[in-house]
Amino acid sequence: MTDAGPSWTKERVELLKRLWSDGRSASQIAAEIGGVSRNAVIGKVHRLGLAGRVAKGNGTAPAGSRRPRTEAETLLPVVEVPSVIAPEPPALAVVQATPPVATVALPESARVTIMELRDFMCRWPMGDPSTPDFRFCGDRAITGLPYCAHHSRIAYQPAAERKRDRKVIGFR
DNA sequence: CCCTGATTCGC
DNA sequence: GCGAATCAGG
Repeated sequence: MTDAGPSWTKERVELLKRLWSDGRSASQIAAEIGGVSRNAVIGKVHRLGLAGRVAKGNGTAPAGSRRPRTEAETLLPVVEVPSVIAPEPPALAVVQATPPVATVALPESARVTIMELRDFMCRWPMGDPSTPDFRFCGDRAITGLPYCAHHSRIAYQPAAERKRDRKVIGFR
């Protein structure tokens, strides 16, 4: 049949709904449905009032959404940090200004956010700096060094020690 | 530069 | 209602 105009038939709309709620991106859906552009998909999604989905199971990230974040939504939830014993500051620790840092809230993993990081804490980065779960090691740093004993060994390993770690791979 | 969704506006 | 063009952002 000469169906030059694909348009949004019942089937296509349902497929669209299914895929969209399934978390597929507009471009993926467009490719799957065929005959429509991602803009067409997005446009339809809005007309159907489906915008602002929640799911994003697969590698589809809802990147670059407008900015639906209202002030209320943006308010940080007050998180109760289980107060763990703070690492003991080195000899010449905080001498002034800083109010009595009696209790420094630390995650059990001993990892800290940049806000929780103190002078005497290990600054070894852990995780992806571009993600919210980025942390610093936070263990007690060796006095005079930015890292704890463990990470200092990694950071300052002598050249002689490093070279033997070489592996013979990808060589043919 | 790749990608994402959101919005606009002529059709 | 439709969707290309454009916008805004990761």
